[in-house]
Amino acid sequence: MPLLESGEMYLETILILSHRGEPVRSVDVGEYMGYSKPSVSRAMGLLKKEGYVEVADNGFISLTESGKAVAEHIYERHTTLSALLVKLGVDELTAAEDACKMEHFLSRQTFEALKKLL
Amino acid sequence: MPLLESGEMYLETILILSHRGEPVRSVDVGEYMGYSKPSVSRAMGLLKKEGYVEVADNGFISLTESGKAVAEHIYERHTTLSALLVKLGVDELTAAEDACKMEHFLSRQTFEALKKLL
DNA sequence: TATTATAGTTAGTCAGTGCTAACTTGTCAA
DNA sequence: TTGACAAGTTAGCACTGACTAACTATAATA
Repeated sequence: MPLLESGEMYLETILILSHRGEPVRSVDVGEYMGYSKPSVSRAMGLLKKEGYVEVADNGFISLTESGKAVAEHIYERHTTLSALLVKLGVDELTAAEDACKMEHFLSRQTFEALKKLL
Repeated sequence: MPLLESGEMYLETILILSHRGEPVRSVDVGEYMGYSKPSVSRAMGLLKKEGYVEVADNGFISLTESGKAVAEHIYERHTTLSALLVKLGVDELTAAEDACKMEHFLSRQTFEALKKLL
């Protein structure tokens, strides 16, 4: 089953939170994304089942190799697209919001073409 | 109730089909979008209820003023974004596919910034 | 006229993805 | 030890937006 946009967002969030140097828990993911605990709980269950994350007994969440690959791919797209838009004069917040949507579905071709503009 | 992405796509399709100079029917919309008859039927019912389209007794569909405004707005975004991507070296088909997603949610700021690149 | 094809509708299903309510479980302090 | 809070899960709901099956209505044709 292919990973959908929401799954990519969860993985990206876990990656971002892991950069803070502290263990990542479901509750942290929910707080960051503005989602309820049950929503995160179910998402983690699915991502675990599909091999993208591991959840330790103490609740600490870690990305598997494939989860990390997805998260880093999306995150790189996010930062690149966001930086491009800011460079073109879009304000930071709006750039981040638009990048957040685009990062998931843009073809490789389009992404590379936009990246070249930077 | 705000118009969602799917509604915008139906309206844009009706506009595009109307450019062919022949009356637009539900079945034409469905064929163009690759959707089943019931899906289009329901969508037309909703768009009619919300005042975006009118459906004549013979089944011919026309855009109301507000429907036309939405459709033209989205279509302009589509052609602009698509042209930009092609100019950046993306092939026609891929450019159209990516533009088709972006056209619905990009902020005005981002759209104008990209448009300026053309 | 009877049959068939086309267009549209109605009813009901399913998947994705959010939610609340209510429960369990574990930790920690009074 | 008990009571309370925090984290997580389970069960069930809502909405969007697609689908199929089966119906109706109209028009064309044998």
